[in-house]
Amino acid sequence: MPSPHHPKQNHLLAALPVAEFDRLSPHLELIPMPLGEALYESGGRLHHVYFPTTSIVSLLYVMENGSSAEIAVVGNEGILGIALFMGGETTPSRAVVQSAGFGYRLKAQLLKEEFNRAGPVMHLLLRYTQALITQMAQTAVCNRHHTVEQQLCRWLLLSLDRLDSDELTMTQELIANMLGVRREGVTEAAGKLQRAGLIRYSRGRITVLDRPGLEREVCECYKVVKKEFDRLFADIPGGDPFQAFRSTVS
Amino acid sequence: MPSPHHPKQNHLLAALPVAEFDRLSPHLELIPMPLGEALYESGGRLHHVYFPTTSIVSLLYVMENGSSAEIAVVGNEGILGIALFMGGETTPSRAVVQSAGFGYRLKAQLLKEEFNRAGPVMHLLLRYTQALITQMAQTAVCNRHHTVEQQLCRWLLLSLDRLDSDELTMTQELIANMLGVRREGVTEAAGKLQRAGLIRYSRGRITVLDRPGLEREVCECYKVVKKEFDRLFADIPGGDPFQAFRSTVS
DNA sequence: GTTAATATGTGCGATATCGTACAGAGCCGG
DNA sequence: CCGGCTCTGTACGATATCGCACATATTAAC
Repeated sequence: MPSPHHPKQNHLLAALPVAEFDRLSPHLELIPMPLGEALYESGGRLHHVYFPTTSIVSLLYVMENGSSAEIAVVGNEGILGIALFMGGETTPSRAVVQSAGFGYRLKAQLLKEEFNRAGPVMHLLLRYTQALITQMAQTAVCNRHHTVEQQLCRWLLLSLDRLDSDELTMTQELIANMLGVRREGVTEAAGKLQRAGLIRYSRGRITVLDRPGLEREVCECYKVVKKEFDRLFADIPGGDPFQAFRSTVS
Repeated sequence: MPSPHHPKQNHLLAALPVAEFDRLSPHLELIPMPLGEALYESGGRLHHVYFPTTSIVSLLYVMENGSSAEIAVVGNEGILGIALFMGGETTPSRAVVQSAGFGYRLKAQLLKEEFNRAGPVMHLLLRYTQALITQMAQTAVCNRHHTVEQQLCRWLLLSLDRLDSDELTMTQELIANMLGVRREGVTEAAGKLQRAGLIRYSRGRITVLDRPGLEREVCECYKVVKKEFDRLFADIPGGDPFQAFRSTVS
């Protein structure tokens, strides 16, 4: 019986051609990613890149006064540490585990060497980065124009898409930090969604009861991001890493 | 007497090694960039990339209901059309000329070929993209946490850094569209800045009177973005494209 | 110089979110 | 079973921004 963990649970790794995957896989290191762990601190050097499989990580910008805002979510569809190959070595963002689970990590130097072959790995990573950029941009728009409730819907759906579950372990306090709003604001929005029968929650455990209903409530931001991920990864050699991701909404 | 226009007015082009610059420069086409022109429409194909020299271009996301928000500003420090080499071919954003001027354009195919050499051009473009990502992320944070007045300061400074002038031609209505706020909100914020003696404006002409004063008012978002640009381009071979940019604030 | 068009200023009620304070509710350990 | 902790619910005034209406000012056009 195989291990319950496999690198190909990460869609980027799964999308690699055989040669590239075989070159990298001996160096992939399975690691637990506990809730709240910071993979990168703002301005710190990147020693590894991370490929989440069963965890979700938030990219956060933290401000001088301590308040913060999430700029993107990365789960089993992606990679953490893009600044490494983009040329920055560091980033001004923090990366914090938002939903505990596992992932694989790879030494920075190895990924860089692979990237510099300018082959399929490079192109896949750049394409992923393009999708991530879309997510960040849409986050900016959503922050500007949409209500807390709409943003909560977006956040729930984005997170669910990156797990294979209809349940999240996440207190309202943490969600508030991610969205950059007050905890009470989340309580209120979540209460509305619960009364509408879309979700159920208690003490840090959120269950989605009616996903189509959530998708009716959510602002367009979610769909724009999802469509862009679909579009960019539809023709990946080795299969479509976003098959599940695409199944629910047109 | 030389032409008043030269590709090296664009800092990215100026930062290219001689061989690369000489290879590209015969294909650079000087073009006027009039106010309001859309270089790219959301979802459209990219036929050229653009290197602004004396113009400023905004990357906008436009929503279904027509309201919009600026994601980033690109001027003589950058390039428009990064989706081309990131692998997307198109982007979900619009690119609109925000301050009329000139720039150079290059056929998409030529840039792609140059990028695929995986040499200095590629690394420079990726590094620029990394800086742009920072700008977008910080925009998201600023939208979430800062007042219209602070955002106006940030926007003015970012725009000024991309021109060689202390004057902008830009109505409050347009600024409001960029920031994704009401025109009246801009009127109010601009009025405050004017009464404080930091700027002067009338009918679409904004003059900065006290730049250090503006830099005292602005939120940290401006400085984070500026520092990141500085950091990423400090050691560019062929000179520092952000010399002027760095001169004022620590 | 009169008119039109555009840009800016101001006022006001509606709304969303904030900041703060505190009350209940579920869970755990002793 | 009880005390303590964490999570969630609720209330209320303060504030920022919105949406709208309309007044004024500046420039352009004929």
